[in-house]
Order: sequence, then structure tokens, then C-alpha cells
Amino acid sequence: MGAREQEKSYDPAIAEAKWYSYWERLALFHADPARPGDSYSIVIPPPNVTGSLHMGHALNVTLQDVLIRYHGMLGRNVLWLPGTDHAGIATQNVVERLLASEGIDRQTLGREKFEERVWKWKEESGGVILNQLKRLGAACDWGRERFTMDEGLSRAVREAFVRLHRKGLVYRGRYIINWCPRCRTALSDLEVAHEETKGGLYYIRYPELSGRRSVVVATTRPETMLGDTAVAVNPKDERYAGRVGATLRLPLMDRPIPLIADEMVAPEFGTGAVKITPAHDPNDFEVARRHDLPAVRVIDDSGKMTREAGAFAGMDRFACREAVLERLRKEGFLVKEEQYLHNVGRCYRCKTVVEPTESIQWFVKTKPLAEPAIRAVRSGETRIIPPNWERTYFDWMENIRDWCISRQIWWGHRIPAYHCPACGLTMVEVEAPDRCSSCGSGDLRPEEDVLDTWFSSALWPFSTLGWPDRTEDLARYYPTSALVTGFDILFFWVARMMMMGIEFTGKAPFRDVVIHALVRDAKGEKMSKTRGNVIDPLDLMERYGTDAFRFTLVALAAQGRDIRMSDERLEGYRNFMNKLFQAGRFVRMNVDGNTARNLAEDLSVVDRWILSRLQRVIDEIRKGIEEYRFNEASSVFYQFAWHEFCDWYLEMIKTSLLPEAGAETRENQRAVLLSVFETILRLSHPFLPFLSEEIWQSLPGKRGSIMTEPYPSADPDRADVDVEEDMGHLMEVVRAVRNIRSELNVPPAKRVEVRLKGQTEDLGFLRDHEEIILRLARAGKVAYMGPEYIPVEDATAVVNDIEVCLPLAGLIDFRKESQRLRKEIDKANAELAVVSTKLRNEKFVANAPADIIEAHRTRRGDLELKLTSLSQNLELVTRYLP
RNA sequence: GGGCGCUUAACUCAGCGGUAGAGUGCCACCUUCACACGGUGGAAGUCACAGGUUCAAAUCCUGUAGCGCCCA
Repeated sequence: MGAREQEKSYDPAIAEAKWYSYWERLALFHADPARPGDSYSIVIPPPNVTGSLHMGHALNVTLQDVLIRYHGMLGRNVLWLPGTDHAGIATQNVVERLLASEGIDRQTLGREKFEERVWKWKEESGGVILNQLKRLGAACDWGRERFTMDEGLSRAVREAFVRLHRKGLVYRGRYIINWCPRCRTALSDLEVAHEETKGGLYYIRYPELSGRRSVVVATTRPETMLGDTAVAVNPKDERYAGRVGATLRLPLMDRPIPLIADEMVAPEFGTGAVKITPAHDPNDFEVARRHDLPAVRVIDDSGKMTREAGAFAGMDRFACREAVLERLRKEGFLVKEEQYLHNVGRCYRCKTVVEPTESIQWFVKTKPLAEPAIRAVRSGETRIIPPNWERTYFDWMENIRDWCISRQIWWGHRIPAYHCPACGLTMVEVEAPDRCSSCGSGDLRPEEDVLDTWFSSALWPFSTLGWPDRTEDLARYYPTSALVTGFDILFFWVARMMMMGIEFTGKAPFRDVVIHALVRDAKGEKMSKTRGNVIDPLDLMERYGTDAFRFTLVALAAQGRDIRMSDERLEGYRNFMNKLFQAGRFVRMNVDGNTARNLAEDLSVVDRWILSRLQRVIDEIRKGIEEYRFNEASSVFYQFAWHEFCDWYLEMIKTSLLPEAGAETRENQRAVLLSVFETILRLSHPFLPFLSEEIWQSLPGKRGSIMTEPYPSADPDRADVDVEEDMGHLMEVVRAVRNIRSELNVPPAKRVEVRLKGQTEDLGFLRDHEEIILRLARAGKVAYMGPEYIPVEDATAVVNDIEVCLPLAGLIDFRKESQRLRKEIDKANAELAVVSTKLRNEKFVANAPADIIEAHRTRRGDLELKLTSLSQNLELVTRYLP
């Protein structure tokens, strides 16, 4: 025995240092389309290049790794494709901050230099997260690693854009969009997070130009009044009957604006009259189109007031709000102000209040793309798991709005459009044209805007496989088998991949979409940098080991519920890792270099029992993984490996591993032990890649990686209900003895006599396995008593049809024993009452299924028998009470 | 305003029509030759509340209360 045997407990660092590079060396992560086997493929949700591993990634990646390793062991042709996302705004922000620390801003640097800088940053510091994935054990095919900005994917982006444009599904136009004045770019609707905010509702009087009447409007954004071009009321609103068409004087600006009628106005809001600012409000923009009103832009790209704002020009928009209110107050136009709770949209990246702004942008027309994406889920071509997310998916898809895809930043895919200033034509081409196709001018200006990062992400499942080329990978691995992701990007990403996948390949990109929960801290709070409650997964891996960490994530990954990460939980599973390690040590010590794993013809009952249990467990674990109920699979494994295999099986077979057992018994026992334990290891591998490999490699017999071993499959011939029942009975007897010993404080070293009372035929099995009772119950002797035996001075318990009696004359505390028996009787009585009530109910007997009734009858019989014995014994004991 | 989800043992959570489960924690005993990151035994729950469906309800339906998330 080497150093390994001296190691007292499992040290995960040793295994984790060894095996990842070993797997890589053997190219076990490499997918070869030419190899046989059904394809099983997953594309990783690409993390941001700027990112580092957080809990969400850890959970996401662990689940994918479980699937990949599991299907690999099933013999499938497996591909897990990794990569990163260029994360336009986020990455640009990072590099801009870097530049700022050098006292440079990107404008002075210039676009080209800036892009170079970002690439340089990406080469040096980007993709840290990928190494962290390796740390987690992720079996990704690194040879196929992709980046959304790399050459191939960029070509896919241009190709997709051009094709959509030709179909009229991409268009350019002047609309109201969400503008982030800090990022200085347009955002899509999804990138705006609405937040309930306390603000004011201000009532402003707009006098009529002629006459003494006026109209009062209510607004939460008084500064935008500077850009008002009308006031609108609902045509059915009687308060304003006959006044529509009047001309009002816009306060502070002294501009005449009309009072118009539009259905959009909700009469119950405020005074029923609303100001119309077409350049800074989406609803007003629509109203303005209908009524042919001009738009006056009063807030610029950086959130400052424009020259159109007159006296307020140059002011920050929020300072301007106060200034406007001040002036209105002074000039008597502010009628009323009240507290008001309303939703304010903020940039999801920088939290700056978004400014709805009219501008020229590129859009994707989404309705025609959404329809087939809806059908794919309705028809079952793609399954969403758990299915309750389907509704959310449908709701969003059915009410989808056009997607603003242009961004005014520098880091991203340039929109492949070219403007001709000479004739005003805009050309959209995959490769830059030399001259204008209309006027022939050679002076073409490439589009300045870049695409929303999510546009390239939407192509990820096929662009990474080589699209638009018809590659072998694409043919072999697309559509992919499963997409594993958090619900937070269901719309951002999943929905858009569905749309683009179907549009460009004709097939939905995934068979299954597996939605998992969020990881929260121990208090259930969302982890965030501002809260300061972020738990670093690398730190947890360091402290508890990667396998324990992974197992914790998997064990907590119940469908539809968030995960709370806590040290207690991790500790528990770290202990489990050690338990498995110790079991491995035990196996190694006891098989003593033996390499035979073939099972003998006639196995012992104990072996038949563990093998029977194993089949059931294999089925359950496989079912758990197949159905993405990872927590169930892991808990079945935990329960079996620890509480059946270690607690019972290993204890029960110890004697047959001794030399005294005889060579044949010993060899047979070693073979079964090795075989069962190896099956346990193989079962565990998808969850515990490092530990399972570590132990696997330490077992005798030359072997390759456990990764290439077949995943266990259940053998129905090994399942044996009778053996399980008999063994269950035996274990109950052992437990009964242990219970009596413990409750009556019998010293652990004391070898007691156990008397088993019952019919001879009921005692047969126990008699055959007396050795187990002797050892596990620490008995000195087992005696068999007929039904006539009266346990006068014994402590007793009832297991099914036999009584377990411990003659403890002199040791027994009769008061304690009577308490113990009474407790048992009370429990049995309570249960009997429930069962009997049911059986007495005629309707129950008439309606319930036969097997349920039968089970109740049996239970009643057992309980009655138990009560009879217990009551008699209680009576016996009572005689000795003072 | 619309939608989704949650409320089960001290804590964290499974279970989702047929006798209430796990992990951790707690109590007692035990350094027994794989493991004290251990072993053995134990205590601990009107399954949020109120109705209903059913022979039978944590489990299905309706409502109430509290909490959380998403969309508008």
C-alpha cells in the first residue's frame, strides 16, 4: 500500500490536478463527425469575453457536462461546442474605462485604433472564463471553440443580415427607440429594465390662444413640454367637447399648438388631457404620425437639452426638469403637483434612465419569423422543459415587436450597408461594393452602426457549425440535442435563436430547451456586485472540491425553483465525496489486487440483494438524467451509495472477504464487490468526473479512462423482489435489536443474546443469515423460540410476524422498557385507527383499486399482530414496575 | 393591469391523488481493523388558511393572506 492508503481523507486537489489534462491528452472531448453513433450535441451559451465564472455559469455548465458525459458513455457521437460572445456594450465599456485610466477617450483615439485596442484586450484578458470552465471539468471540444466576432461567424452575420434584408425582414427607418445617453446608443425593448420609481405628477395649464379658457395636462416628465407639438384628449371625453381644434399657447416657449382628439388618450388619467411630445415618447410619436404633427427634439444624445429647448439649452435633462418646474411655478402655470409611482426605464447595462428618442435605426421585422418559431414549440419539434415556460414563450412571441438591431457603438459587427451620398441609395451586401449600383459613384460610405450582440448570438447554434457553408459538422450535429440555459435569457436569446434557426436552416435549432433556475445566496437573495453577496464558485471549488461543488449544484437543481447556495450543503456533499473515497479504499484493500469481475453462478443472498437494488437505482438515475430531473438522479445515487452500499452491504460482506471464509467464497465476494463498486463509479461519473476517475484508476486491472466506459444499464434478470423483501426483513430485525440496545442503554460492547420468536417457517431466512445479525447487532448468540415462548424479563420488539426478544434480566430498566413499549403501541394504534377507518368505509372498499385495499388489509393484519404482542409484553413488564 | 411561481420538521428544500421524505442542524451513545468529512439510535410536521371535488387530498379545483419573479 502506497502513500494513497495513508491519506486519511479525500484531497480533491490531487485528482483535479491530474485528470483534466489526461482527458485532453486522450482527445476524449474531441468530436469526430465520422465516428459512428447517434449524434448528441450541445452548444454552450457563450459567456461574455469580459466575464468571469459566476454561480449561474457554474450551474449551467455543470448540467451540460452531466448530459455530455452521460450521453458519451451511452456511446453517442457527442459534441459540446464552447465559445464566447463579444458582448458589444459591455466590452466597449470595459475598454473605455481602461482608456479613461490612461486619460484617453475613444473619440480622440479614433474608431480603427479603438477596435484594435479591444482586440488586443480580448487576446490578453478575454476568455478567462474558458479556463475556469476547465476547472469545473467541462468536457468541451476546445478545438471547435468559437467567438462571435471571429471570421467565420462574422461572415454568417453578414450573410444572415443580407438575406433578411432581401426578404424585407430587415429595414431601416425613423422611429422612436430607447436611447441610453450614457452608452450613447440605441437599445432594443428588451434591454430596457423597468423599475417602479417614486416621482411627481405635475399638472400644467396650457392657455388657449383666444379667450380666457385653458387646458390642464398631467405629466411625469415636465422637461419634455419644451418639445410639445400638441395636446390631445379622447374624442369621447365630454369635458372637452367642442374645444378640439382650439389653439393653445405652449407655456415657456410661447409656441402655438393644437388641441387634438385621439383614441389613444385614456380619459381617466390625470385631467384627461395629455401633452404630445413626438420626439420623446413612443405613444406620442404614433399620435403625431396619425395627425401629421411635427416632432421637436429637445434632448440630445448625451441627455442634454438641445437648442430647441430655448433658454434651457445645454442643461442636463434632470436639471432642466427642476428649472422648468421652477419657471412654471413662477409664471403660474403649475396648477398642482402630487406624488406618483411610475415605471422608469433604465439601461440594463448601466442603469441610466433611458431616453425615448426619435432617430434612424435598423430593425428586424419579427412577426413573420415568430410564427414558425411558435409552431415549432406547439408541434413538439422543440420541447421546453419544464413546460410551464412554454406559456411565457408563446405570450412573448405572439406579442412580439420589431427588434431594433442597430447600435451606435464601435465594438461589434458593422452593419453591411453602404450609403451613396451622390444619389442617396443604400446598398446591403455581404462584401463591400466598389461603386453605387444605381449612379455608379465610387464614393460609398459604409454604415457606421454595428449590430446588437444578440443578433450574432441568435445565429450561434448554426454559425458555429460552419453555416452558411454546408459543412460536415452542420449535417452531423444540427439541430442540436439540448440547449441548457437560465430563464433570464429566454427572450433575449432562446426565442431569437428559434426564429433565426428556422429561418436559415428550416429546422428549429434544438430538440429540448432546458430552462434552469437562478443561483441565490443562502438568504435567497439574488447575487449582485452591488449587494456584495456574490459567492465565487472558484472559491467554493477551492474549499470543498470541484466534485462536491458540482454535486451540490446538481442536487439542488430541482425544476422550477431557485437554488440557495450554502456552506452547510457543500459540507454535506464534501463528506459524501470522502465517503466514496473511503469506500474505494476499502474495496482496494479487500480485493487485494484481484482483477476478476465475473459474477459466480450462485450468488449469496446479500449479493443478490445489492445487485437487485442496483438495477432499480440504475433505472432511476438514468430516468432522472433523461428527464432533466438532475436532483432526483443525484439523490437516488447519494442514498444508494451511502445508505445501502456503504452502510449495509459493505458491513454485511466483511466476513466473506476474510481468509477464514475460504478461497472460493472470498474470490466470488471480491468479484461482486468490485463489479458493484465499479458500476457505482460509472453511475457517478457524469456528476463527479474527477473523483470517479481518481478512484477508477486506482482499482486493480489495466484500464483506460472511465469516460470511455459504458454507462450502466439495468439488467431486469438481476432484479429480485423476494430477496429484497427478505433482506428488508433481516435489516428490520437488526434495527430492532439496535434500537432496544440504544434505548435501554445497553453498553455497546455488551454481547447480548437475541431470541427470535415466531413460526419455524418464518424464522428460516433469519436462521440462515444468523451471522449478519450476530455481527451487525453485536449479539453474542441468536436463539429461535416457538410461539409458546413467553418473554418474561425481556425487552421486546415486533418485526412483521416475529418478535425480537432480548433477555436482559438484571440489565433491564423496566420503567424505560415500559415507556418504550407504550410509545410503540401508541404509534401502532394511531396507524391502525387510520387503516381500520378506511377499511370500514364501504365506499372505500367498493371504489378503491384492489391492490390498495389489499395493502390496507395486510397492514391492518400486521398492526393487529404487532399490537397483540406489544400489549402482552407490556403487561409482562408492568409486573416488575414498583 | 396581465402572467408565472412559492408557502411541507429548527433551517434549506424534495414529493404533487393512496400509511408524511431528504440534507443540514439538534439529543444520546460509540476513537469497532474504509471513513469522527465517521458509526448507531432518537426527538422533531393541524404539509399557509378557508371552502369544494373524491372512497381517499401536501397532492386536484375555487377563494383568502403573505412572499418572489416576468411582462405591460
